[in-house]
Amino acid sequence: MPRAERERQMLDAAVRTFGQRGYSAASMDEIAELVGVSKPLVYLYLNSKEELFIACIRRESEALVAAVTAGVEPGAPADRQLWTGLVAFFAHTAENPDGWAVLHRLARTSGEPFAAEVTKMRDALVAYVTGLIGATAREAHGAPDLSDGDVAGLAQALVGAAESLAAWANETPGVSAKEAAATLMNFAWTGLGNLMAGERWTAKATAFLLT
Amino acid sequence: MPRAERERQMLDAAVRTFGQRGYSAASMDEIAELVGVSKPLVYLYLNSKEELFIACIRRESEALVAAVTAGVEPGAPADRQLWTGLVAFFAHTAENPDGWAVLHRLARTSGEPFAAEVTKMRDALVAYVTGLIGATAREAHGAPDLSDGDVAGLAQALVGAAESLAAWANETPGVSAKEAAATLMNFAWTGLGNLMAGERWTAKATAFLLT
Amino acid sequence: MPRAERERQMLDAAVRTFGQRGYSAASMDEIAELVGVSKPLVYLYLNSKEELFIACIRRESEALVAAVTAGVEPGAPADRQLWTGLVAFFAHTAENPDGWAVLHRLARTSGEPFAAEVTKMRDALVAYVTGLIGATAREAHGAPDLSDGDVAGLAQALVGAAESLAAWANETPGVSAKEAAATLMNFAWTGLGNLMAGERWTAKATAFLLT
Amino acid sequence: MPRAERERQMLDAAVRTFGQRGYSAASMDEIAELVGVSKPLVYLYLNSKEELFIACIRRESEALVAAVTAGVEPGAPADRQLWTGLVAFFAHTAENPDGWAVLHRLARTSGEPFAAEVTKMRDALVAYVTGLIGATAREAHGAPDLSDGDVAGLAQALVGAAESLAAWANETPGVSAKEAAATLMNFAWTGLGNLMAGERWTAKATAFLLT
DNA sequence: CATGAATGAGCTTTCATTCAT
DNA sequence: AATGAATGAAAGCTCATTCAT
Repeated sequence: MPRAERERQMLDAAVRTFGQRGYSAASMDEIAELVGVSKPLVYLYLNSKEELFIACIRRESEALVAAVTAGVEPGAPADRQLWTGLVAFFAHTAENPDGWAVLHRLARTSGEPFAAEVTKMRDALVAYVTGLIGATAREAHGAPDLSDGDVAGLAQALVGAAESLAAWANETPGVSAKEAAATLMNFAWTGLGNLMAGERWTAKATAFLLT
Repeated sequence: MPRAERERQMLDAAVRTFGQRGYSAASMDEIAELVGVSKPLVYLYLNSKEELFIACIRRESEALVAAVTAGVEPGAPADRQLWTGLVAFFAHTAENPDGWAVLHRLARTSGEPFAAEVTKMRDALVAYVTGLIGATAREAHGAPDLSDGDVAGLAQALVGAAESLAAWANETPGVSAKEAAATLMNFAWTGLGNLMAGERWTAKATAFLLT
Repeated sequence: MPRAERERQMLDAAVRTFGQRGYSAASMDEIAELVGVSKPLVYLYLNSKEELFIACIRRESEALVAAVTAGVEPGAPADRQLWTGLVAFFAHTAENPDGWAVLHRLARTSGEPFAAEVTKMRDALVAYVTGLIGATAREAHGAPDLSDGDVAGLAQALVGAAESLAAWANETPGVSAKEAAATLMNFAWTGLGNLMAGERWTAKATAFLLT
Repeated sequence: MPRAERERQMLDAAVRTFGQRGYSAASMDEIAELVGVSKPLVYLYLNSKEELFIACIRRESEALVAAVTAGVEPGAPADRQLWTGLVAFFAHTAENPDGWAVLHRLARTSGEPFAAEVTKMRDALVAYVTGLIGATAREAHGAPDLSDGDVAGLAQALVGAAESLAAWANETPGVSAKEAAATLMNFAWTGLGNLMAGERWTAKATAFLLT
């Protein structure tokens, strides 16, 4: 069997094992057995547990970014881009729960080298969303005075919320990718829209609700 | 040194070690050394790594619920209760990052017995928030037709967003508890408010933004 | 509670625990807990696991010898003395299975110091039986030419058989002390009697059985 | 070194160590050191202390049964088969004192799973002896009315006596296999023969000896 | 008469990793 | 392209034993 194919199998097994057991609790034995090869071969190709895990992070990062990228329509309005991107994101994380676990749960909590690796991808997503929100804001009627920092913060929060929702959707049976995306848009975008329309919540801002 | 005090020290050390290393990677040796006692004493008092971890979860759960409970003003309007509760929540998680890591990151990913333990506390918080949102909705002018399921879903999403934001705030330097709470209110409540006013986002709902 | 009484309780618990778990597998913790006292008290009274075990051996040895001694009728014919002694022996071992386990199974297999201790008692029993068999032989009609060595060997074998039968009787439900003793007499004494009458088994000695 | 050979070495060392120290007191460290390998290799091949011990029991059981089986002459008269079988039995137990200790002393006293394992072999031996005694009885002149239960009991007792004698022979220097077998035949067979001839010992049955 | 607090040493077991082939 | 054989290091856990009170 050619090396590239074997490596793919190894990464598949590793993502599955890491995703289900966690980094420390996963064992090289189990991964090798899952592939059906001997441990030395895994070491020959991937060198160490650490490098194997990093390879997993990289592959899953690229796969996720590719899925989201493939999901957006280049020329569409910004909010439609966001919507389709979110659907693609939730669809991908739902189809690859172990890969998502590697990126979201494990990479950020298993030591610095791994966290750094996944932060790259996250930053790329945040930058992309920042661009979308900024564009929307600029295009908007009566564009509100959102600073660049505000926009960046919104993007961070939106990505954070999406990540959280992805984990939640994976844990909650019966939640489709579209529903997760709709929830986020329902929940966040209307708020975003109002924010962008210049509204801010204060202790009194919702008083009308209680009249 | 009396047993109760020692146990407290052990839980402190355990929360810190688990929070920073993860469940599997944390070693009983390290915890014992952090306390300044021998390992057998830790086993004498807490029985096993598993039970020690569960004791951590329980203590941190109770501390978090107590902090939030102490933060809300009983007689205040629902949205004010939510606001003060959120501030208390973010303040507590910011002051106890390792405790929060134990509850949020570790307990849910280190096997069933732990997940079950932390789910109890989460359910209590969700129920509490469900009550608040329901009350707000009922009191609201022109109360929208939110079903009980809608309210429960909103509460789930709000708690999930708060959890995600707490993790984000802990990772992001310079974000105070008040800012985190304000972000969530800005971000979610306005959306909530609109939802409760009967608005839903659709592909066309934000079209005006782009005019 | 007076010391003597406490020590008795400790030996009771120790015999039970050693008998059921074996010397190595028995733990001082379990023994102390069984008595309902703290471990230091056990050490204060019995000094160490080794000394505790030796104390068990001594007590059970004495109890066994006392039981057998109390069972024999001093003036009776030798074979009757043997019979009643055996009944007493089997009755005692059946009533004290853990004590018997300590003497028979454990003391001889848990290191030299213990084996030496139990050998004393065994030797006393063998000597007693040697005397009985020798007396019987001397008294016998047409006394056979049994050497002292022969007699000693027979006594060894008889004691060994009794010990083995005791273990077997303890493992086999529904075997009373009398039945065990009768089995041994049926099985051994007739052979002994014939031996003492000068008969020896050879390949041809039982040929008549096969005619 | 090939695995099969290593496993054999490990079982050799384990039988020796278990036989001399007992199950609990034996340490995997000592066994590994005796083989001249590291502990993990022992675990790789034999999985656990428990499985290692069971493997010892199985191997020694099979070896013992094989030795006895190889010792008997198929076509010979029943009592001659018994005689040669006993000689083989005592020769084997004398040459493998540790193996015999594993089967006789340890396996039956170190917990259920082990006892069950050795009981299988014992039952096979008892069944074999039952067959021999039954055959002898049936062939005998003026065959006595021994019930099947009687025969089974005699076989049990004979095997028990042989086991006890084997332990005794191993402890007593200068006792050859033939002498041990002769002792048992002297001691038991004459009794058996008489039993089968319908005689039973009673308090008066040996009175003539004392005249 | 009795114990709560504490530990050094050892146990079984697992794991990431390598070497010779 | 692949593996059988092997290990140093460390983990979770237990135990006999002691000291201060």
